[in-house]
Amino acid sequence: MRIGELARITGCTPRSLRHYEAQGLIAAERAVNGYRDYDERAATRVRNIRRLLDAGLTLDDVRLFLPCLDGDVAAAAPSPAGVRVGLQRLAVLESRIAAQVAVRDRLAAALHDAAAACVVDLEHPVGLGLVAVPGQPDPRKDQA
Amino acid sequence: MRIGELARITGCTPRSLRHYEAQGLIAAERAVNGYRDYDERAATRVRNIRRLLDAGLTLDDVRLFLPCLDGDVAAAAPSPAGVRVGLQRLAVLESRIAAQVAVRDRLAAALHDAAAACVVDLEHPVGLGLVAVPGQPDPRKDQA
DNA sequence: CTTGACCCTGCCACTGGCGGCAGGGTCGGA
DNA sequence: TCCGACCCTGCCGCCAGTGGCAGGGTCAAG
Repeated sequence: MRIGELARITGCTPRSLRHYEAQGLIAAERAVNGYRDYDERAATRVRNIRRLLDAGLTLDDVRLFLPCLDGDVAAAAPSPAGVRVGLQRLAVLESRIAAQVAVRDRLAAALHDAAAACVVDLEHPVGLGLVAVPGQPDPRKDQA
Repeated sequence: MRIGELARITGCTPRSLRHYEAQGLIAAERAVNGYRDYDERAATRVRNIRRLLDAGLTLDDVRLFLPCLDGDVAAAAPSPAGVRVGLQRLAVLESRIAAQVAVRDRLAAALHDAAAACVVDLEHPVGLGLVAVPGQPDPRKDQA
C-alpha cells in the first residue's frame, strides 16, 4: 500500500504520515522507485496514533506507546508506563486549562468593568480616537 | 532612561521591550550613541501593555489600544473598539478552553477505563498508585 | 589602559502538528 | 507522446513571546 491509500483509509494526510515517520512512529518499506510501501498493520498503527493524539497526547508521548501500537490500544491491558504518561499529560492539560480559565476570568472581569464604566462615560464623548472616527488614521503610525 | 532601567521598573526584560518596539507598541528616542532613550511615559505604556497581555490579549490585539496606552488603561473610559477586541479575544479563549476541556475529558475517561482494567490486571506489581490521585501527578520534569 | 556593565543589531530556537510549496521523479492510460 | 495523478525530499511558515547567543560598540570607574 502506498502513502495515498494509507492516508485515505486512515483519514489523515500523506503529509501527516510522513511526519509520523519522521518522528519515528511508523515505518515503511521502500519500493524500487523509492515510494513508501506499507503493510496492512500500518493502518492499525496509524489509527492508534490518531487515537492517542485525539486523547490529548503529543507525538512525543505517543512514542512511549510504540511497543503496543500494533495491537488494539483501546482494548489492551493498560501498561503502567502508558497510564503514567496519560496522567502526566492530564496534569498538563489541567494546568493549562486552569491558566486559561484564569486569563479568561481576568478578561471577562475587565470587560465587565469596562461595560459598567461605558454606561457612565457614554455621557462624555470619549476622546479615545477610536470612538469617533474608527477609520481615521491616528496621529501615530496606525493600522487596524 | 535607558532600556535596562525601564526593564527594571516595569519588571520585564530588555529583550521584551525591544520586541514590543519591533511590534510597533512602544517607541524611544535615540541617544547619539544609538542607545534607546525612554521618557517617563514609557513606563506607563509598558505597564499597560503588560496589563493587556496578562488579561489574555495578544501583542497584535494590544496594537489596537495604541491610542490610549499612555493613559491609565485600567481606569480609562473604555473605547468600543477596545471592548470589541476584548470580546473577540474572550470568545477565542472560550472556544480554546472548551476544546481543551473536551480533550481532557476524553483523556480522563480513557484513563478511567484503563484504571478499571488495571484492577483486573493488578497481578503485575505496577506503580499505579497514581491512578488514585488523578489531579496530583507525578511531580517530575513535567510542565506545559 | 583595562575592566566590566551596559547597550546595539540580528538571528536561531523553542512548542506542536502539520500545511504548503518548490522542484523533481514515476507511472499508467488515451 | 503527452497528460495527470501520484510520489519523493526538503524547507519555510504558523501561533507568541520571548531566551539566548554572536559579534560588536560605548562609557565610567579604577
